Amino acid sequence: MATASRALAGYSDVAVGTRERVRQLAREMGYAPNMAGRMLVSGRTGFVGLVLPVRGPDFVDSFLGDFVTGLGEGLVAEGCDLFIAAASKDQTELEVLQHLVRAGRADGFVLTRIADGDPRVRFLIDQRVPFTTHGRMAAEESFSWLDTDGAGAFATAFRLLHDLGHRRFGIISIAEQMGFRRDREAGLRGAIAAADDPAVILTETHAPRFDTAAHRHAIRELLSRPDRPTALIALFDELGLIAMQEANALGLSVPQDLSVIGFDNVPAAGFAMPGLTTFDQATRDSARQIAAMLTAQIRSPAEAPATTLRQAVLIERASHGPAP
Amino acid sequence: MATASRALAGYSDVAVGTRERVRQLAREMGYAPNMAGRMLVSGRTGFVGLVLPVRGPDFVDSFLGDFVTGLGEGLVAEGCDLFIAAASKDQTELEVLQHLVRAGRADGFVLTRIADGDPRVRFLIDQRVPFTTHGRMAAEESFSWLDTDGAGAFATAFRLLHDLGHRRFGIISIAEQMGFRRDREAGLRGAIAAADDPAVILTETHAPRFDTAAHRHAIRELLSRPDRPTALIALFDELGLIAMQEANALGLSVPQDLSVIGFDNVPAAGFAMPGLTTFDQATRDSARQIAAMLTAQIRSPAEAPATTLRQAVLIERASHGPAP
DNA sequence: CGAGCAATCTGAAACGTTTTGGATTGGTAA
DNA sequence: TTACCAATCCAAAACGTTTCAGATTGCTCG
Repeated sequence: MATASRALAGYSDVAVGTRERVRQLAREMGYAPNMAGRMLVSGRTGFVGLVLPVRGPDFVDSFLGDFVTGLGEGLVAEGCDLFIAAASKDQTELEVLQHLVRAGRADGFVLTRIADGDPRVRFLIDQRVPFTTHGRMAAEESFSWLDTDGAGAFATAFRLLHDLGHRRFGIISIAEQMGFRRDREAGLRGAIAAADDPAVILTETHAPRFDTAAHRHAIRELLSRPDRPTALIALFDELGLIAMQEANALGLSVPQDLSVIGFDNVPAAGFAMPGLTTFDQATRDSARQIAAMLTAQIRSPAEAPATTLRQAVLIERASHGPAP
Repeated sequence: MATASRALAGYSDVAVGTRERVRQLAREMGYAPNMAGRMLVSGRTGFVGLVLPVRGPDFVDSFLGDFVTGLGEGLVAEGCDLFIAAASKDQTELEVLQHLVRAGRADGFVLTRIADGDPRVRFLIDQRVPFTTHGRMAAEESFSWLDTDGAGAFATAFRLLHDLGHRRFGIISIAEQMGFRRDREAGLRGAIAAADDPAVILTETHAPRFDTAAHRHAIRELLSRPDRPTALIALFDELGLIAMQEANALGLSVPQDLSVIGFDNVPAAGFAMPGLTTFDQATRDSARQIAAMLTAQIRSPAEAPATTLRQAVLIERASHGPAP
């Protein structure tokens, strides 16, 4: 038994002939090592866990499909599998995570949509469980994360529009203190400051993230002002698409009367009329990289946690143009 | 040890006082039974497996996110977790599945996007592993599936358009023999036959599923004919959205010159201008139900496999209207 | 010729549960 | 007094692997 185990694992202290004989037989018999037995003795599960964010009943997430696909692809290359847990009604994501860690169900975790001071990060650091997050936190000790440079993207968006003559800007944002919000807004403000143009005005709307009606209302109000912005930057595509619809409803045409730029490059951005100019963050590829970062960490826990900042790429479609 | 195990499991042959004492202590210590140990002895993993369909590098799947979310929600209610495996470059989905079954990594599987004669179904039936599919197969022995009534939906679409005076129809379809294609096309043909109207003409295009350029070409060709259809029914929303773009490029306005109806109700359908009339199949809720069907099967393998046919609901937006 | 070594193999322990088949205790009926 | 029973509790086996610490063999060297 021991020899067979070592033969399959490729150890060097088993003769070549024996190894081949064992492997051949294993193939013939369709043998695959039982997961549970292996887990028990090795302490490794071969799983990486992802706790699904809890969400409203009809919130559609174009992000998750790509992300899961990328993770799966990245992990299979490392011989891991992905394991997904949802939080039930009366559980927070933190509670689910705690249970999973205690039950030893995964070797490491992927965290998405983290907010500043996210308790999940604290918990995993304390437990010394490997993890990698998608997104950063403000002023926190070091851990492994991958993020898209939202600040850079929004700065780019501002410069693009400013060069086209726009001076009155609006940002459609959310009320929640998410890391990506802070990042992108800071990028925009930094770029405005750097332009050093006293004519530039920035108006903001901040409706609750998943409250579409509130966003519509805020946008409509914004676009109805006499000094309405000529350029709108949306925190993410859905808000930009809503803005285009509201502009349309108010008789404004995009991009002649109003320029709109989004972020994410969801499929709908390409199908909208006009196509929404936005930034692509290559979610699937990011997820693949997160998988690699996490498995590296699982393999050698001593190493300093790696971090990655990726550039989003501008997708120029037809929703922006010269200031009216 | 034995008593503690039985106390936590709620067996009756442990005194009430003891049980409470054990449970209290377990809570205090943050004890959660180790998965591997439990798996090994019980033979149950507590996992349900989903093998990700292999896909082209930039194919975006609005379906997967919803589906995974629904599965997760449904499974957590049953005390299961979801486990996702991707196929690597040189593996088929069948091979991945075989490996997972042999390694005993899951108690049951969910299969999506099954084609007629799908070998995965055959394999799982032979191995007597519980599974539930999303979608049906033609003429196959009984197994557990959930499907949306595409035939009914396409019949509804035809009647809707026929009542609006349309006579020249086009269906934008794919080349692959998928179950949903057969189903929806049959529904359309059945409805045409039932209408018994000699004036009705149906033209078809069948480009490879993921070849967007080919679809565009076929649609453009179809819409350039002198006797072009006045109503287009797309096998799924992406094709409908592409059709609207092509119509626009040819100077046809939707819905005045051309009506378009899709299927799936992807987010982009709502953001398109005009909004795409389509059918919603409540993917997330379907996935929840699949989770319930599968766990029921895992619990009592002897029962006859359950099947569910769900009705898609028509979402009337602005892409259809009276025949020109 | 014995010691030492390399190459190869193997028995047994260990991992953390659940389950099985008693063991123990105290009480009750014959 | 003995036998039996119900209510509890517990020791040990079992699950399928990996790893540790030898064991065995055949060879080389002094």
